[in-house]
Amino acid sequence: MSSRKISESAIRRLSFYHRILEDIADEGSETVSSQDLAKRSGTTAAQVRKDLSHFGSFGKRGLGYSVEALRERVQGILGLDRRWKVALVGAGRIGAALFEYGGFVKRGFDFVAVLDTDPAKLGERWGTLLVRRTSDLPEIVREEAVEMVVLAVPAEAVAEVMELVEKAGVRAVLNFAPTTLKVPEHLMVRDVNMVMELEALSFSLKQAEQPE
Amino acid sequence: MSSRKISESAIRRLSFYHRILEDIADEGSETVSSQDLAKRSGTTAAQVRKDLSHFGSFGKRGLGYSVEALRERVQGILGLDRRWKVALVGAGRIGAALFEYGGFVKRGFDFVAVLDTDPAKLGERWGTLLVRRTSDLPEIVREEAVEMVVLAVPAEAVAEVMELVEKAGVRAVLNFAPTTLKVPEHLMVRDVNMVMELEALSFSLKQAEQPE
DNA sequence: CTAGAATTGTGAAGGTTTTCACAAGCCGTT
DNA sequence: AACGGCTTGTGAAAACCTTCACAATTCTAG
Repeated sequence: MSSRKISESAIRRLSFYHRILEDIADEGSETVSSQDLAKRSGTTAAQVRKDLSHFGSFGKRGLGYSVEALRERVQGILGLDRRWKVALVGAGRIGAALFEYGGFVKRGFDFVAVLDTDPAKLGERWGTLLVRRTSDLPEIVREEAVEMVVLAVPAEAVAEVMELVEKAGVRAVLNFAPTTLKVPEHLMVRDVNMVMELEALSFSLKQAEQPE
Repeated sequence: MSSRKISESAIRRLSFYHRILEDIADEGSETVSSQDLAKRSGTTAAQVRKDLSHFGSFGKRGLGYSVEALRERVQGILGLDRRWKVALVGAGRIGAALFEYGGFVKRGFDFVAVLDTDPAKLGERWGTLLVRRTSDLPEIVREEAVEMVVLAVPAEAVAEVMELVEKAGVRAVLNFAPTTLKVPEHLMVRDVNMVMELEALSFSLKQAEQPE
């Protein structure tokens, strides 16, 4: 068992294990070995055991792990044993796709507000929510106990929204804008940059073509 | 200058530098130092220089880098000095959002086909394209010289599409489905997993709450 | 032409993450 | 109760990545 120093990649893998454990549970297995988990997640058995060992000792030697017990443990580690309240800022195409994509709700993330600056969009009904003014973010965060913000606005609007986010005291942001901005210390920002992923593929294809 | 062993994170940073260099060019500067690039990309000057040094020696001591020359070099390194032909598989919400999002086209990625399995969608007009059958992927890849596939289908459809991708001989896939599958050696797959990002935020928030 | 300020490119040091390898533990069988 | 097969948890080693630190180079000013 160890202290606070879990790497980025380890968290990613834990999230992956969590998903796999759900699949395995659905398939009806009661136990799983680090080997099995490794095969399904494309890593090694030693890696799986090391990742888990940072949080405790959940397996039985000779036997493996109880699928259900491990799933619960990992869920707890990731903070997914509760629901999170999320505000969506940006009611454009990407915002709409995210909102209607069921995946977030299924994993415990509920949209409790949708915000935009476009006056034409204000008051639009999205599911049970009405689109509200981005500038009202601080109040909305207070009223709805918002804990995370999903940012789906154009790059040029990001700076402005980030100020509101800070004023509102939100600590976690998932940013979909391809922006360059650097953020305050205490704010946790993660960027989803789809273009960057394509660029990485481009790089790899190019490398493969010209092996020299 | 060095051989083939560029890390994931280095590629990410190169992509970031590329974007920043465009910004700097727009601002009219002629030269830039590793220090400047570092500040804007949230890394260190030494890191910037080390990243670039894997591909050659592009700067002038005492002076820095020529913005335009460096931008072109990085563009070339990333394989972005050309356009790429991309097929979109999955004409649902996420597919639509990706298709209409201008960011890809702006960076050199052109959608040359849209595919879906839903008969109701076949023949729909998307921009200048008609939605075609997913099962025709191999022909379409040949006809349109497709080089990358963007996968925006439900998790349960992924395996099937991946088989077609392999049959078609496409080597690069950007996958938006939250799926577990591991892929053949020669196929380059990158996953964009938005839920995983939220889960990482959840983990960090939880850690922050219970510092012990 | 020299001195000084700036900045690169890069070996070496330092740090972090992954892999290895094995003792310790569990279970079923005889 | 002892054996053999299997699997965990974990130090130690290896691999990988980042930071440091400095010689080498360029430019400007005097």
